[in-house]
Amino acid sequence: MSKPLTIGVLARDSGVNLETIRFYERSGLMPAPQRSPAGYRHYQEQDIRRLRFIRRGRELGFSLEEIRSLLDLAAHPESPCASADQMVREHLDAIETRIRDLQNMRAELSKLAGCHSGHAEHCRLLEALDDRDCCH
Amino acid sequence: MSKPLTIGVLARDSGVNLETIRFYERSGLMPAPQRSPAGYRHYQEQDIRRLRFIRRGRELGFSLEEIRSLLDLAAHPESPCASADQMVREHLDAIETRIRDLQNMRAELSKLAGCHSGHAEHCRLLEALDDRDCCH
DNA sequence: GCTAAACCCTGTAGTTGCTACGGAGTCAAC
DNA sequence: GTTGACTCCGTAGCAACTACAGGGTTTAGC
Repeated sequence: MSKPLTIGVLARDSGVNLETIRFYERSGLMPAPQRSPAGYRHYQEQDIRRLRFIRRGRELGFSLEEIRSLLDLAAHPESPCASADQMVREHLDAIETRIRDLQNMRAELSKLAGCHSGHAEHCRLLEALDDRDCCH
Repeated sequence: MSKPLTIGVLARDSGVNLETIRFYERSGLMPAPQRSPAGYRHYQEQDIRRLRFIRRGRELGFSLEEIRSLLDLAAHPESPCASADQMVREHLDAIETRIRDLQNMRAELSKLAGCHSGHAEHCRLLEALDDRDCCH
């Protein structure tokens, strides 16, 4: 009998924090696993796969709600994949917007870096925050 | 006697949500203003300036804690501005890291967009989430 | 003078995605 | 038999808001 796949092992194998796994279970993203007589969670191989699926989705920036939908889709091979594709596109749009926002921030901040006025009185950053009407 | 500067007016003038202003007061970022006999908040000109300072700081991506420090700095014109400058630099670093992360995400997602397999069974996105060891 | 709309008050709870804690039970090794 | 590593549960915390509920106040129109 091989060692049971306890939550600690699953955490190490999947690269997901142990408390996060319990959180996913509470959120309904991970199914409630079998329990040992003492109440310890015992997982199956497919749970590792599911958890990795979730982790990869997170790495790609999907929300837990989106991942929930993707898991549903993946569970039904005959379902149309148009909605997955649409999620990817919407996500790409959101990421591009976010990148542009951050690039604008970076441009603004670059102007303000390297202030050597010595005193806050003439600090470029503080003046920028104090005086201007708008940042962009 | 000009109209009192109530929270609603301040919200419109500063572009900050009314509930957010109250939240800033609770957090100690905005001072508790004077009250009318009925308990209504009455603000001064300097409160608009302070609130705009906060808003601009947020637009530049500073946390409320950082803004708190910047406000402290701005309140003491004789204090050295080195720490403001350091905050700007650290912030720039964080933004650049974030941009790179998002660009990586975008590259990964682009590969997965435009899936026309029709069914989830062969959807590129779902396969990517299911099969691969790592996303980058 | 009355009423309805628009404003304001407080306090609390919800959001997202975790993470951390306390206080307890369990299991394996020495 | 006792240490140490592991697990359990429930709750609370983080950031930065946002959204109620359930009241009081002010103002504009009739």
